Amino acid sequence: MTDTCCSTVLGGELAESDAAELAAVFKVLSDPARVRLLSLVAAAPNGEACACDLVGPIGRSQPTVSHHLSQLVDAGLLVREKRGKWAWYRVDRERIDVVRSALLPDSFTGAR
Amino acid sequence: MTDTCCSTVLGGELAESDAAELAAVFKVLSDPARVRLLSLVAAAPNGEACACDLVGPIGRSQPTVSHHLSQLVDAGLLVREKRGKWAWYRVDRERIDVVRSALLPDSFTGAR
DNA sequence: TCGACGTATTGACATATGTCAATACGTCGA
DNA sequence: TCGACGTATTGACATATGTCAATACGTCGA
Repeated sequence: MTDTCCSTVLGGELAESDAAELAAVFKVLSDPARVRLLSLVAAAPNGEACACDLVGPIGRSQPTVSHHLSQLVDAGLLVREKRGKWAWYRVDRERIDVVRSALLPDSFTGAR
Repeated sequence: MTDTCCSTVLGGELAESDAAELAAVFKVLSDPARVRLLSLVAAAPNGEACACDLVGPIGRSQPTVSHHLSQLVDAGLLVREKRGKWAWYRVDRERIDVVRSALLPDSFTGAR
């Protein structure tokens, strides 16, 4: 969504706005249920999972799981595709790489 | 602290406990002030910064900054060393790498 | 057309969290 | 020994957030 390609936590002083952006992504990753959902989708056959297969393993109510999935989608970490009555989710690996890159030491110093 | 070396979000179904551990680290990274603090310390000369130099740029009160620094230390992301009346902080890059590794796709599949 | 079913949304509630003022704690210099 | 100073802790408060029951929304098959 936003251009997080060039902000890096360890590469130099981060601007207030960049810090807020990154923190927002981390916040979505800061709940065990969501981390678990992410790994469930990643481990699913064909790299995609139906919402119906995610409610059970998470051990939370359907609305709660739906809520967490929405958070992951809003953060760009998951992509939702609705087919018929089912909702399918897959991991956006590029978006994950953005997060990983943000934790790279001094990828370059003009990051400020 | 805990053995997070082998848990990976995208490499397979994550156990509840691993998910909780990872989420805890992400939670510490989920506040803009803390992300900013991390980058400030990383960008400091000699890779270390005094608490006294961190209060100003963050734009929050001294107790609040101290609180955030403690969170980062507890998570193992920062290391605190007290010299005289000053507290010095540096980034634990290995700990950061643990976080980055957790976001690696199928580093291996036995991650469950 | 209608009912069953999968999913998302709304509303309510308890708990977690960021924030600061006040204060406690340690260390150093006089 | 004492006071100044840097840092951490305590307590209080407003806001954010995870959770679920109830319900709304869409789609498909009969």
